[in-house]
Amino acid sequence: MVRDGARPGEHKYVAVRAYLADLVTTELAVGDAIPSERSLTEKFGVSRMTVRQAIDALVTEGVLERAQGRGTFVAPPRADFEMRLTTFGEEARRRGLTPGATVLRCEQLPAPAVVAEALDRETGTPVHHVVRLRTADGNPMSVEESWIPVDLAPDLLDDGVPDSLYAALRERDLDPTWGEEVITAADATPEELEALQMQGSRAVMRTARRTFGGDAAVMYSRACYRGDRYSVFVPLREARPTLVPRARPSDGDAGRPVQPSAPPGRIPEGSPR
Amino acid sequence: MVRDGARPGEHKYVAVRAYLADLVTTELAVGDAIPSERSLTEKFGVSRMTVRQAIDALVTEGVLERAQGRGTFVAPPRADFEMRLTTFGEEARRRGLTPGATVLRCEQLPAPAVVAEALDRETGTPVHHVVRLRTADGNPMSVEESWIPVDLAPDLLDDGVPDSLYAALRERDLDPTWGEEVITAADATPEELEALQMQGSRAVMRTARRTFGGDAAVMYSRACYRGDRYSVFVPLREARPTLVPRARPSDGDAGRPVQPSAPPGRIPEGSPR
DNA sequence: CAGGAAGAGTGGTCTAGACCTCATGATGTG
DNA sequence: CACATCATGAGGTCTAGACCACTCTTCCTG
Repeated sequence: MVRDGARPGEHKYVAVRAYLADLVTTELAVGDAIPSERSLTEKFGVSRMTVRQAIDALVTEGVLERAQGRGTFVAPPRADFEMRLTTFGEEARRRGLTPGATVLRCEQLPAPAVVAEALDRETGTPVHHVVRLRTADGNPMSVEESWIPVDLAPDLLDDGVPDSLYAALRERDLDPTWGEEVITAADATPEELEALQMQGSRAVMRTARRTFGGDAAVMYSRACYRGDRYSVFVPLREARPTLVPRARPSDGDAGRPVQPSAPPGRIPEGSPR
Repeated sequence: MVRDGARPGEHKYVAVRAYLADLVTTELAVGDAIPSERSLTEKFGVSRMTVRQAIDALVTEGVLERAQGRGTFVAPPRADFEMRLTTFGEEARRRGLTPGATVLRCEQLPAPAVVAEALDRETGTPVHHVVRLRTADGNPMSVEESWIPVDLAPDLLDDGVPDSLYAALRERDLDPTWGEEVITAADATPEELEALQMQGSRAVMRTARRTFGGDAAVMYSRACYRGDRYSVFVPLREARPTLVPRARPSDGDAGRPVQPSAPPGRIPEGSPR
């Protein structure tokens, strides 16, 4: 149970937020009303603005919905309106499958131009290189190739290839925080057909992903999935016009790191604006 | 130019927000600081909480960034952390290509089971059915098939197939607000190979999309893109744990429409949590 | 019994301050 | 000259109210 008062040093709205979050996960169901703002005001001995700040945060997260004149309610779980930086293993487990991996290659080499560019490094920078066959319940699902700059995690592969590269990065304070992925469809190469034990169909889905921790690219990876066994679900938000800042006055840089360019390869055609 | 005062009936924070939005698009560049909160307080003759409400909105939208002790700045354009509900035409134009469409079929028929399920209707419900070949700068890019319940827009195709089905829906107050899409890779059928004038490669990317306006499904569509000319860019957010409301106490419904189920077809493997 | 009015309760907006932490640059001081 | 200190000003949190708009229920009236 969450204590009603704020711990010393903890902001009051954080305490209210925590209380509401706990309420939502343990007591309330979708559609239920939370206590009114004024009653929370009394319960916590804070002003209404503070209560609203806590509720605002949860509304922004999509956990709660306000309805003027009626109250504030637990929002229905939205299909999750964002793609997430998940790994093959996490995805498989989430679907009740047992993930597996067979290491096909594991080496350290100078980064090829394409890889170096994706990692924002110089060509030839030493990188770890791992190629794995990924399976779900023992069935081959994809061939996955990853590159990670050696200087970020020199001992990454000292104890063999870790089950999860993301987890290994997190242990080294290189938490993956965001990424970008390009998806294409293509014919499998003979090697891929062989590795994935594909019969009949030849189409595969290829992905190229850049993973970032903070402002730096920490990993570049490509995967090749069986077209007949893999699909991607993408929730789509309304295409609202976005506010675009004025162009740079003359030239000069922006004074901060600039948006990384699109991943190498063909110009993306689908999606964002 | 935006007036400094609020128009009668307009909320004050809306006026401040509009002023800042205008400032960002016409005067400031990425990294520039906006006026301090206290100076905006004087400029608009409002309290600081009101100014903060306006700034909060823009921060939530990703337009501005706060930095305690330093100021509030124009945020770098985020790679756009969401896929958007865009159409082939909008996407093509955004990339400087000229979109085109050839209508291959246009008819009204009873909804097949799969289509009906995707639209949350009974099998056999009358639907408009349109099949179009989509081109960019004259080059065939995809074959697109759409189904729309007739009762939502009886006169949709009376004047021929509109250039944009989404625009036609908007005109009828059926604004598409969100959607969900499943992407797969597959071998093209002989008909598709022919229509798309594909040579050499046979792989295509298939998409199945449900488009929703409000709570109702307004359109189901499938597309088949040339694998060698089309790719999808997907920005990925960190996989944070999400707040999950308590399960329904006993049974009964949630008192509001429930999250629509996943689109028909194979179980999605990639993406959201 | 039907319809409308009133009241209570909810979130929405807003004020005019307060004190806090943090970043930065100017000012001294060793 | 290098470093510590301090003043300034930025955003962060918080108060104790106020009035408005909206929804719903209850109760009164025709």
